[in-house]
Amino acid sequence: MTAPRNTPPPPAADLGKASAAASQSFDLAGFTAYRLAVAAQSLSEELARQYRDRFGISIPDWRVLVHVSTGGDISVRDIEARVAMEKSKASRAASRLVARGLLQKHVNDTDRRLVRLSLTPEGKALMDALLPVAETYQREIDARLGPLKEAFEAALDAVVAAPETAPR
Amino acid sequence: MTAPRNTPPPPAADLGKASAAASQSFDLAGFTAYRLAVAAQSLSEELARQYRDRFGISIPDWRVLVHVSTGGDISVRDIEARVAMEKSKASRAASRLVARGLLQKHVNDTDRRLVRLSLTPEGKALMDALLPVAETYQREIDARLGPLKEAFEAALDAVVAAPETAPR
DNA sequence: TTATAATCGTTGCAAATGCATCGATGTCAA
DNA sequence: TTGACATCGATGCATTTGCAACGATTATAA
Repeated sequence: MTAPRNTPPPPAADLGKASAAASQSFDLAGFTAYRLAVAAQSLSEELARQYRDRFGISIPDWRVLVHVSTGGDISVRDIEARVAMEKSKASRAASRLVARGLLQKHVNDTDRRLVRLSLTPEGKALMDALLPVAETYQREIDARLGPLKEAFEAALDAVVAAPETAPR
Repeated sequence: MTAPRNTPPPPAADLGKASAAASQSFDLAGFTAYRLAVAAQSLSEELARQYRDRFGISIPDWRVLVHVSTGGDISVRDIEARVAMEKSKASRAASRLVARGLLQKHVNDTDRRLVRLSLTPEGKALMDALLPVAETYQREIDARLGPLKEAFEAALDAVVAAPETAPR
């Protein structure tokens, strides 16, 4: 694996000229959505590997846990709203965590359609083990970013901001 | 276990002494991996929706198409190497595109393990329709970023660059 | 009130995904 | 040349995902 054979020289003797017009000019490396997706996957996988190997939880599990641990009583809908996370995904993650004894579900008495998610003592203990890992990882990222961090955060905000959010 | 009717409130009448220790202090909004993932998903979905609704292709399809259209003869392995894309994912995307008549597969005569992917005329025509959409979208992103773009690109490079991730 | 619509969380289902593995092919050392 | 090992692309399989329902509950209007 040490010698990943590089891209073979493009002979393209026969089918080269076929290339059309626009099909040539696009550079994926300069495509921000693509670069962002690759970077996000890279970072998420680094952390997910640790969470999975050491604690047996997935990224959706982790997101639900963090939301619940920081937000107190939270509904599935709250998670859906705050994260870019499908409600069925959030629902299933919550159910998994309940099955593992890390989370509890209660009915919201004010609105009985809602659930109230909260950590069990086991869930709290897991978070106490998990959070230092996340914090260490965040420091690692900060080190990689260095002085670029501030601009990076601002750029993330800018890029997500809806385009035609009606400038009103 | 089809009946998820679980009303599992064990004893534990109520949460009792709720608040724990570290479980409180973590702020997901300041977690770069998370913010990056949300931003990436947001951007990808914006574009994916257009590609899906207007052309019926998915993000993996799109990535394969772009690689093939810009790189000439490309193997599945090339795609896997250049993108953060599982080889089975790339393989299946390529097969889908072949089935739709957008791509062709040939055997590489130099190394018969490799395939050579190339666009069919229909594939080229599709790319000619697709690329302007991508380019317009990129300009939209550039507009959102404004002067932050340069730092953003640098930050993406910095954040992905593995520090000294012991190649295992 | 009663009827209608909206919202919440769950789930059925098909498609997509990741992983391990396979057969075919290629490489390299002895 | 031979035999052991590596690599490529495809695929079987179990899990995950997204979407569209659904039942239960609440909100709104007549």
